[in-house]
Amino acid sequence: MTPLQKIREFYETKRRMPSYQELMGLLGYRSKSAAHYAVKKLIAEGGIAKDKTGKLVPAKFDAGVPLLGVVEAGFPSAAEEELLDTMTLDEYLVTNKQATFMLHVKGDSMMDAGIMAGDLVLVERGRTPKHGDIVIAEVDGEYTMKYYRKSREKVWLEPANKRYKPIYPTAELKVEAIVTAVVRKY
Amino acid sequence: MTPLQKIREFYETKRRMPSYQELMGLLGYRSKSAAHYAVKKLIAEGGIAKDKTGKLVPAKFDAGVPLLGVVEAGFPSAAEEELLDTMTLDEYLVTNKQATFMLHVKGDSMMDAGIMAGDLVLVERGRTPKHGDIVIAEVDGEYTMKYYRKSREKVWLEPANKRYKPIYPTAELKVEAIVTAVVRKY
DNA sequence: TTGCGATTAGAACGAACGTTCTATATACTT
DNA sequence: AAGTATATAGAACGTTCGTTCTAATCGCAA
Repeated sequence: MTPLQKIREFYETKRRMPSYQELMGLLGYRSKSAAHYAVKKLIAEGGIAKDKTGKLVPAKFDAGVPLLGVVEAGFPSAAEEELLDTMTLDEYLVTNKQATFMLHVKGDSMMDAGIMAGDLVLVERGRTPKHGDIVIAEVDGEYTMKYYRKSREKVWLEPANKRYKPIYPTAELKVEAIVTAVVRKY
Repeated sequence: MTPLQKIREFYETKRRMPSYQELMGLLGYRSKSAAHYAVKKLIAEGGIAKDKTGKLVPAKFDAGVPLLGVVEAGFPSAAEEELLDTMTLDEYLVTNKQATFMLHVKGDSMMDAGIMAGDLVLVERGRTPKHGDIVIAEVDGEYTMKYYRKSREKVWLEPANKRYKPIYPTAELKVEAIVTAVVRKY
């Protein structure tokens, strides 16, 4: 394991950067200054950075996943890759942390919208649905995921699958949450 | 903004916990000890924790997104929520950080597989594809995303859309990456 | 071997740290 | 209004921090 990897592991498990004293043990030195010089190198290489207060701070580390471009364009060369964006999926997908939850999808009623059984959906509670949103709603005591439709005089739910019929709620329609993202892992 | 939120923000932007001196400014005190007592409370409430070395460490903070259950089951009560899993999307979706990248999807050739234009796909390079994998491949100088098919004597690519035809590569088939996940944001 | 640059050990320094103490101010109850 | 608990200010403490210095050690080329 390289020094940088050790430090990264330290940061990710302990959620803070090691002191030079700890680095001394971590990197296998018997003097703080040795660790100090080793870190100096890593900073020069860009693997670690420093605050303006002088405190160590992780640099690239957990910097999410590099975003390359469009499928059809193919893979850029190694040199180009550096220029492109990188993002953490959490930041990208979750806007309102407090109100966001995940649900497993069952059934194929939203298949034509690209939401299959087994997918995970991120949902946000406490928002008022707009026409066209995909929502989690309670109709007559049961929960379903459907398109939310609204015209001048009524509100109904529409599946994204021709084999199912729209639902016109008899009593009230309780929208529990709005689907904000879909995630599928292979 | 509550004190805890301020500290959280500090940690997430600066990637380290503030010192008591910094907390003093952050929370609007004029003495370190006031900040000290304030933090003591937060620790008792569980919002912050301490190392065994005495250093401050974030506690619950970035604890991903709570996973609730299945769509049809609806929303559990507040009490139940605590019992269920919570996960960061990055950890869940990315297995091999080094080799994983993201691509924007263009076109509708994988529509029936639930991958639509505009989606993001996570791809992993350097893995050998299996029959049935969704891959990014270079065929005759162009990049496409298709199902990877393999029989005893040949290898070909198959779209997930009846309007397109399978591709039987004339020369060699270069698989650049395997699609490991799909992500869609509304 | 000799010489030279890079690396490490170990000690030393002031600065910043976390903690604790006392004194003052504030809020709330009786 | 008086009394009591709580919260804050400010100073002080020993400890640890990051940094720097010198000396010893290593690796390698001449």
